[in-house]
Amino acid sequence: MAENNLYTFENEEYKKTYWHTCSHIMAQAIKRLWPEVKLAIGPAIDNGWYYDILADFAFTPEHMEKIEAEMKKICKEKLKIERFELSRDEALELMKDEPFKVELINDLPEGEHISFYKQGEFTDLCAGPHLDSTGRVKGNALKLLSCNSSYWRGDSNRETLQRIYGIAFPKKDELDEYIQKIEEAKKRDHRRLGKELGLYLLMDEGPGFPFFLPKGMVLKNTLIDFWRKIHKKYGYVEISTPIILNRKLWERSGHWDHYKQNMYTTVIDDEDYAIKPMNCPGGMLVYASEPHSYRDLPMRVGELGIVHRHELSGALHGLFRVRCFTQDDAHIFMTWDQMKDEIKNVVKLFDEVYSVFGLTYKIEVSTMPEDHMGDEKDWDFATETLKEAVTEMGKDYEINEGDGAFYGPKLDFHLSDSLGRTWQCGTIQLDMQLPERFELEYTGADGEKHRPVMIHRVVLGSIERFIGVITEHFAGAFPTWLAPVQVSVMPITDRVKDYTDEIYQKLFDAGIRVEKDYRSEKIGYKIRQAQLQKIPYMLVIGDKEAAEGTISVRTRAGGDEGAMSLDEFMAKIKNEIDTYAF
RNA sequence: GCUGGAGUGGCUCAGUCGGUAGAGCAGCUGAUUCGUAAUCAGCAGGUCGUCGGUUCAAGUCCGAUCUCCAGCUCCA
Repeated sequence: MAENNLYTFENEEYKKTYWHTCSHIMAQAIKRLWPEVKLAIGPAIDNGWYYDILADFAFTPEHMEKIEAEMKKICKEKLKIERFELSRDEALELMKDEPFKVELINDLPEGEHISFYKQGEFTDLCAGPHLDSTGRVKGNALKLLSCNSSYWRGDSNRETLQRIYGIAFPKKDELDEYIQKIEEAKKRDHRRLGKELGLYLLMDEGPGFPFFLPKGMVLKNTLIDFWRKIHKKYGYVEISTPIILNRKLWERSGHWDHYKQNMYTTVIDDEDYAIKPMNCPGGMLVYASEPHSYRDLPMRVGELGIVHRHELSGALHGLFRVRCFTQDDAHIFMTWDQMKDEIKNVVKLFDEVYSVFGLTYKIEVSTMPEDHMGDEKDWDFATETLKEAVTEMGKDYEINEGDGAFYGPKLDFHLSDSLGRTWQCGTIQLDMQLPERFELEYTGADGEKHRPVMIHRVVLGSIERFIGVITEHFAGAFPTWLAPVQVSVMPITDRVKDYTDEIYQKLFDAGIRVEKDYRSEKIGYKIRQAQLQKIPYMLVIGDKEAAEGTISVRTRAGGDEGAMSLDEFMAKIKNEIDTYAF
């Protein structure tokens, strides 16, 4: 790496240092304006920085403007930034008016260096590093983005703080470009596109319970078709289990103890029932309903199960976070020996599915949580097996310490939304508990009964969330095989109505999702409507086409592609659609 | 659930200091038959999220509540 690259944002470390310095400048500005507020922490993050602040007033856009102006002043003052270290007692004395800093200092392990950074009249407890002067930050290329809330130390029982987010670049152009990009991304928001394209709805009458409109339903069903085909290919069978099941079952599965606060319950004939938040207990009952041989394993049982979970109202978010969704679930029963190969088989299926959509993902390995069941040795073995399977497939992963399910460790597959927020879609969870609780068995080659181990896994995660993700990913312009309407035929004049009818009928009979636009409007208007609906193909039909027995093809991306015969067009579009029909 | 912000015709939004609602698009009707991103005219559509309060008078002020948005927490 060339040396002159050290001080550009291409250098990740420099970028973080720059933003971290910005967070101190922001804190300094805030302290100048309102000396009474208390500072918590202010790190650099993936896109900028934030600072958490305790104040007895709410920061408004006007406050933010003032802070920004003061920050620009501090940049111009070119204050020298200096590091120094203190003993614990000295540090506590220096920070005695900042309760959060005092708590942080007290929590530092014995013997740790307690370092501070000083710029002008402002000093902050900080491990660093920082730039050497506030003059290094370009004042006119920084912006405060938003002010929200957070909890001190992420703990909902502690103080609620205000978190101010900011972003900065070495050049003003780059800041403008960044803000432009955020605006563009907002146009891809699936909540907006879902409404514009007539796909799905959320209404006050059912917060978190999505409605699917006819076009959204085509999308959903097409996705499910695809799902069924690929699972058949990978050796899965499909079942369906009830949505409401007796409380005793949930007690047996452990959900009643571990998950009750999220479950919807009801009473039927004086007995407690719960609406399923997960499909597994039903799957266990199916497995246990007949004897199994080792020859049948691994046994891969899929279920498109509708689950209900009472999520916190503030967590709801379009189709990404709902209270009712369809899990593309499957339970795989296997021997311990088969575990690693089976995990690989699942990852392979995931790869094939995600690549069809051109989606990339990030894998996380979630390890044993505090609230868990089972033997730690089994946890270790299962966790290692997950890691090995991923590594052997040549993939990277991050560790998410203590975030596993109560019954076993898991691999989580995170996909990104239009604003770069990531959403967990796929997950592969090992479970050593349920087979035990439901006393599942298979007969081994030795004629003895053995306990199988199992995997819970979803690829799409929730069909609803996945539809949200791909809506944003494709910005509503779904590939032809998925598009709710694939072709719109539009006559230029009423004279060619009969010919257009003929074209429409042939496409319809061939199973193409075709729509006709016979409104008394100019062709430009019809095209505009079809473009806004992101219909892949528009067939323009006028006197010329009717006379020559052709059609004029227009694509949403490429514009006018000229005239061709209907047969030629059908061959082309069918080929495009059949790519995913194996 | 917590903190802050917002709810006005199907959609996007305007509505000043409190004086009982306005536009564009969509819809409907009519005219127009016009070759690759918006033809013209007319009509219709809202007890301003809901409930309560202050006031001679509330979309506008106050309170409660519901929903949404951003974030935190939690999660597929």
